[in-house]
Amino acid sequence: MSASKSAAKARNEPAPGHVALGRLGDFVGFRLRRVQNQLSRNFAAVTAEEGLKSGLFSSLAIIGANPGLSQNELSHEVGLDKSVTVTMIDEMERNGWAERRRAPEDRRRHALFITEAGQAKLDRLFTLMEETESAVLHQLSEGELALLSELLDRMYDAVVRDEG
Amino acid sequence: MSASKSAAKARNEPAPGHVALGRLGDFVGFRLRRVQNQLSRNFAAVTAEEGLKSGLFSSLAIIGANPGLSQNELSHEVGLDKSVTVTMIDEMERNGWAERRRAPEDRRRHALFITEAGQAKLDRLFTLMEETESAVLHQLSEGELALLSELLDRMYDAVVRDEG
DNA sequence: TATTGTTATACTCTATAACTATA
DNA sequence: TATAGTTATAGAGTATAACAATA
Repeated sequence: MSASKSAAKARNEPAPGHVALGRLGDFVGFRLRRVQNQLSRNFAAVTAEEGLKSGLFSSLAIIGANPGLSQNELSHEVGLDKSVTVTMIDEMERNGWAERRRAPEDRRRHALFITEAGQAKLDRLFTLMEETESAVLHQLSEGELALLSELLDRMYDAVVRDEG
Repeated sequence: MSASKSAAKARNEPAPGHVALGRLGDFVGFRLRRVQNQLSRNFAAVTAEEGLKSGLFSSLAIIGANPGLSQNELSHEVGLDKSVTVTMIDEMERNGWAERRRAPEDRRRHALFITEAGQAKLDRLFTLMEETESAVLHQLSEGELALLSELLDRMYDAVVRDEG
């Protein structure tokens, strides 16, 4: 051990790269956050290369899985304000990935649809996302991954129900 | 069923779970994100009531667990830019929760320490966080919680190692 | 009168770059 | 020359409020 490290230890300073978590380590929210922060940064890097802003990917995926969805429904599902959704759909239409169609049964609503180009884009993004996640998921067995998903779903149901 | 949910139903909003996820549901990153988003909103609501900005809580906890930590080390640990850390420490000092002390062995560095008032604040915050998490954690057995933490740690180690 | 979508706006969070003082 | 911290600033991301069209 070096002299400076000994000095640091004597002062009760943390060794570089070995920062203590203390009670913070008892919280699952903390663990969740740091994993998710790193993952979302990797995701953001990938999606930025593909020329789209964060959040657009999951919105496009939701539209693709729910043709005719309204902007309000999309906003609620992805957890964004409706004004943010407007900007995002604008960008999708500009790129030709999705389109608004005035709903005949309620002309206030815009029914959202993914285009062929949007579906192709989405397929490519899904592949990129799989590659991005694979580094992390290789740490987990298939059973562990399934269990993890189940636990996260149970937690999500609880936390969503909690806020109404 | 809560009153707000009934109101949502009356307004013809989609019931939770009515919107299909499609391939998005195959990604653990998506599940991670939606749980974490909800949790962090609940956390933010609690911490706002306590008069502190998001991110300050975990930074104060890290300082408390690592007396003498430098601002650079803290920045790296919580994943924020050093300029953001400056603003946060400013706020902590303004509230008397932490203090900077010029490090004698390297006068460029500021060694960070939590104050007595800061520790009292932190203890109160930990209690509030436990209450906030409890609604979610009641869904999980003790064994499941331990397993979840272990899986998340393995994922975090992998994703951190991945980026260097 | 209420709701969907739109626009304008402001506020928060974060990143970048230039600067200082120390090494 | 390099590093720790500071400052100023700009860019995302998000939320709020007022508005038009429709119910």
